[in-house]
Amino acid sequence: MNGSPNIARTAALIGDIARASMLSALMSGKALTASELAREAGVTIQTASSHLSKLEQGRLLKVRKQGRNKYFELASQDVANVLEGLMGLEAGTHPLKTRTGPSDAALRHARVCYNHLAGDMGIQLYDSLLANQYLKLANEKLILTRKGAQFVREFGIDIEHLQSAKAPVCRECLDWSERRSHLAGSLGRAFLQRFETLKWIKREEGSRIVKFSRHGDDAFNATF
Amino acid sequence: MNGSPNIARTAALIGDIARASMLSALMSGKALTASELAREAGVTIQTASSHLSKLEQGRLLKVRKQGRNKYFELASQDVANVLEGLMGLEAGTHPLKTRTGPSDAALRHARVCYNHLAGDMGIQLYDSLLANQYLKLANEKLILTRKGAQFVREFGIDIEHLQSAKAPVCRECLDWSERRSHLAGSLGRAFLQRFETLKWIKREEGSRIVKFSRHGDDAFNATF
DNA sequence: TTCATAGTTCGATCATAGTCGAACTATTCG
DNA sequence: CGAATAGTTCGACTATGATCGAACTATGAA
Repeated sequence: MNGSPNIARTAALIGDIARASMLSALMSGKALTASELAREAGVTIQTASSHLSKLEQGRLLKVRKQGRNKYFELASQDVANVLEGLMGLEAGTHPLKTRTGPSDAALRHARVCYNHLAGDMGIQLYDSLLANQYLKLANEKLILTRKGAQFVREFGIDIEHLQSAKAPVCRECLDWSERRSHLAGSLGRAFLQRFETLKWIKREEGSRIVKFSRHGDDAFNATF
Repeated sequence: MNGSPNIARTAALIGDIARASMLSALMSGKALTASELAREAGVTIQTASSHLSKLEQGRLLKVRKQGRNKYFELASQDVANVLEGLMGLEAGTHPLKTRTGPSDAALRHARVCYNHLAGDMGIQLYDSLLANQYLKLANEKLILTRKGAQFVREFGIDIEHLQSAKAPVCRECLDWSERRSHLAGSLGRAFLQRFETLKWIKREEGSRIVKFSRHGDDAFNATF
């Protein structure tokens, strides 16, 4: 009965359909405005405003003000993890219902998790980096090897810039669809951005689905 | 807006104070009866009954009927993980409030997480097993080495019995207080039980706190 | 300044669901 | 067979909070 009221507060915050829709939308990693989130959740702007201030107060969201717009995003990777965990519970619950539609299959194949690549392709990336000893698991920490740093640099990612920031470069993230780890952290984010710039992938508007172009798919498989 | 209603349903289930109290109590890993859980949550038995059936329906709890008693426990390690995640969010949110009392310090030192040891001592155990190469991280899977199996057997755990069951023997679990991994899975559970039989530890009634005896503390530190 | 758009605040309405008392079933123990 | 204990179901009460309309502030554009 110790920390229970606290977890109830947070869970109740997630436990509203409108707010859950907003949080789900933000799992794409993109920062969205209040109006966009209102539309996403299917409520009026006033209602959304109320929800968003609660989510911010509950430290689930982080806000950035830009002119007359207010951009919301998930407060941290930890928040994203909890949300993924909840999705995982639901997925594990109904083993029959898991493959409901094509969008579900697409999500399992490749999707955005907060700000990095998840799904089958995310796991392939992660496994390949480990197999090539670009990443190494030391204790329970994931670290980028020297060989890995060079590879990443040649792949077109400004690794020194990432390393100079205080945020962790490599981090594991558990996949709800595969129950395997994939790469998060600022490097995970950088890979996703790089794939986008290279036009290997295209992100569906308003969803977490990541679509590989024909060329991108070939190149990805050749590289990782 | 895809899986959002689902996560809202689950989160709302956790988001009630009475139910959160029950779930927290069950984080001790012990199976509790409906009346015990009612007392824990501070509601009448009728109310508890209603909550418990909802939690069961929502697949957060698993029920075992024994005579005229009904024993409830968390449905899976995944459920425990989500709950730990939620606690972690709360803990990370108020960095000032983290060290509220002595019970909090005790929880950080050694506690039960679902059915295995967590907190500082849990991490010490995990690290030691890795350092001695009793455990090994291969890809993202945790495996027990041959050397490790022998050690575990000599420590008084029937490892063959664990391995014959279908449940995973070794598993990682993330600590909310330390943000480090510790050992879960059936081996984690077996260690906890073994410590109890050896009288190294004693579990406080109705809480997650694990108390090491003077002898137990010495022995633990000598062994791990 | 005037207009348009983004977001907030307030107030009223309404539905959901948490709560308990009372009456029920089910199991165990003499 | 009762008597006692564990848990469930039902119904009524109530409080919380989600919702929207209307009126507000704030930023940007013309």
